[in-house]
Amino acid sequence: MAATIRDVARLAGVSPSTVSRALSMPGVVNATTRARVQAAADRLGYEPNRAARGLITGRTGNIGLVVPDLANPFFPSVVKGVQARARASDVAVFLADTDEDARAEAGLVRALAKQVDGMILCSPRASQEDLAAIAQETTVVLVNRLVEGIAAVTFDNEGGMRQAVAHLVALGHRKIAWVGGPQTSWSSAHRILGLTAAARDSGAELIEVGHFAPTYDGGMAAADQAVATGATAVVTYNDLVAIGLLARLHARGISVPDDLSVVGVDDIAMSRMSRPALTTVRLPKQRAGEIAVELLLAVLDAPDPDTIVGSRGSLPGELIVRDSTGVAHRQARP
Amino acid sequence: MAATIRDVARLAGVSPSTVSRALSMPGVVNATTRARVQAAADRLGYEPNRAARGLITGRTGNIGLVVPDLANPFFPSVVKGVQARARASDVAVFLADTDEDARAEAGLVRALAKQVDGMILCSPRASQEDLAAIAQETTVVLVNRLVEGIAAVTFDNEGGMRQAVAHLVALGHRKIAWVGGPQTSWSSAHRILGLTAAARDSGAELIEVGHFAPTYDGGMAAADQAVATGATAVVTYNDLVAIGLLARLHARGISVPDDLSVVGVDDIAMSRMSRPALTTVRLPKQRAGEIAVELLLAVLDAPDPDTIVGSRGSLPGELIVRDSTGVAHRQARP
DNA sequence: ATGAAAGCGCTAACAG
DNA sequence: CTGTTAGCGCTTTCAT
Repeated sequence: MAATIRDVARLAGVSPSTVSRALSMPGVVNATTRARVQAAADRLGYEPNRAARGLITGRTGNIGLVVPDLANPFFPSVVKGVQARARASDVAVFLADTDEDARAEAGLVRALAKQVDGMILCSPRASQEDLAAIAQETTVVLVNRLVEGIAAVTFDNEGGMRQAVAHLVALGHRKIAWVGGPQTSWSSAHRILGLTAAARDSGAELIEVGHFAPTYDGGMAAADQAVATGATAVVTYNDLVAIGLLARLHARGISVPDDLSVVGVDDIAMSRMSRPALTTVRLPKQRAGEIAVELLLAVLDAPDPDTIVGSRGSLPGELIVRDSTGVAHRQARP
Repeated sequence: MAATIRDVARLAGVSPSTVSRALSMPGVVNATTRARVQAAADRLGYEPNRAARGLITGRTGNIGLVVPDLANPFFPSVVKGVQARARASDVAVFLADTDEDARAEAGLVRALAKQVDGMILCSPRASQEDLAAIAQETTVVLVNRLVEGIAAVTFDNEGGMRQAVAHLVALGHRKIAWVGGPQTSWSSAHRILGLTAAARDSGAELIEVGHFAPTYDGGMAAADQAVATGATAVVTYNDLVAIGLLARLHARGISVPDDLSVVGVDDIAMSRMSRPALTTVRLPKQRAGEIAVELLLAVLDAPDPDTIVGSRGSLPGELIVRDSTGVAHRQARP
């Protein structure tokens, strides 16, 4: 059995409360007793029981993290960022994968809520109402989604899309196709906003191809329709879709970027490895995870949380140019 | 504030102990009182506080899961399996990513140990001694690693490698190169055992190229040495390495599989998407995660854990043939 | 079948 | 500065 605070107290010849103070409010106890307590604790390998502490302080030192699908490489990156930042503050992370099931999401959140100080919901599938209800029960930080009154860290989707369009227009493209993500996706909706504005400003034509699963297969499915638009460049909801699209284009003998240019979003590891390497708008995924933890901790510690909830961060995307984008037409080249 | 057991008791007009019994030992209480308690609990949205329960029962209903690096696509799959199986048994999962740091591993385990009933250590980097020490403090299940006296779920590395060799030999290959993983990797060591035996049995020659990082860059680094061996086929530690190798070969103008055949291990999602698609030994990663949870739960519930610790599962690998393997030489073809 | 009481490990008042 | 007391929310004897 692991050592308790009473074991340490007995060994150090003090009361349990002194041990508690010596360990968590060092300034308040006599230096020599503190040293004695510390020594006893070390000798017994004492680690306070967080659950017991949480019972009385109301703070568990744990946070929850909910993601829709770890198989999408976007999320492990965010998780990694959350992990790293949480560890630095000595908080432990409960992870839940909802398998893209919006209902499971609500259930998991409720089950976890009791054991955590707050939760980070990553690209949640739940409805705005459910999210609001959840935020009522526990402190919540949203990643990649904006809901009134809830703290969030998002990406600058509009800015990222502007960069992509600027790049393509500079290469001579005037007709750009957009392969959208899931119908309900918050970020897909915002990306199209940026795309539309950028196309208008630069005199390019934007053609929406529709909504597809945010997966490799989704990209395969979208490819033929994208080609049929007659566009010379395609921007996809994310890199996974772009890579699926690339595969289908290759199978059809359509050369990228000679016949068609392709731009993705995310910059997952795979994008660098695809052939041709994928031009993409890099989203600082890991950083988003770190910031989400900081935001959550800040809200938890704030005397007036509302002031912080207002200050949400929007992280810039960065255009990474690789081989999948080229001039508008093979024929246009010398 | 969330409802407590006393709130439910008051509303139902019974004592807290009755509520406790009604909810967790339904057979023991009068049917009508049970109904009343249930109704009260539902109305208040009562969820028992697990931390408080754990304090007295000694069981938290939580498990810990430690992985070395979520950026390696192998691990998210295992995590997903663990998640799914844990959720089915209503247990919550603490996740920790150690960033390949063996020392951080030990520290994280100790920090988590107090809050969980047991831990799943996935391909741990820690030394055998550290692992044994950890297993002393808390119940442990190892994934992809074998240590005396600790429950584990492993993959049949030898069998997988035999399948790979049989496939290559059938295609006419007689000289096969092996690109190993990290020097300390348990699975790398076991894969080479299977490779050696299979090569001996089939009269093929096996050439070890050395140890490389289990990453894309590791594969890039290994490519030229693999080519220099004069082998007609290369088997790599994992798919990530194989894909890096593919990239370097392509850059050098070496055609796969015409000039060289390549086989990976794992069957990560990326392998299907690479060009050429990668022949690989599929490891049931997600299943391994599920089994790890089952094993852990079984050990926790067992009156005599040792009987279970003995019965570890070894999951078979499955050869998935794709485009990266072909006949021994371009010249050999008609 | 139910209630009262005790206590899991810890911290926070309150005395001293 | 330190010890004593009480109690977080829950389960589990022990009575009744």
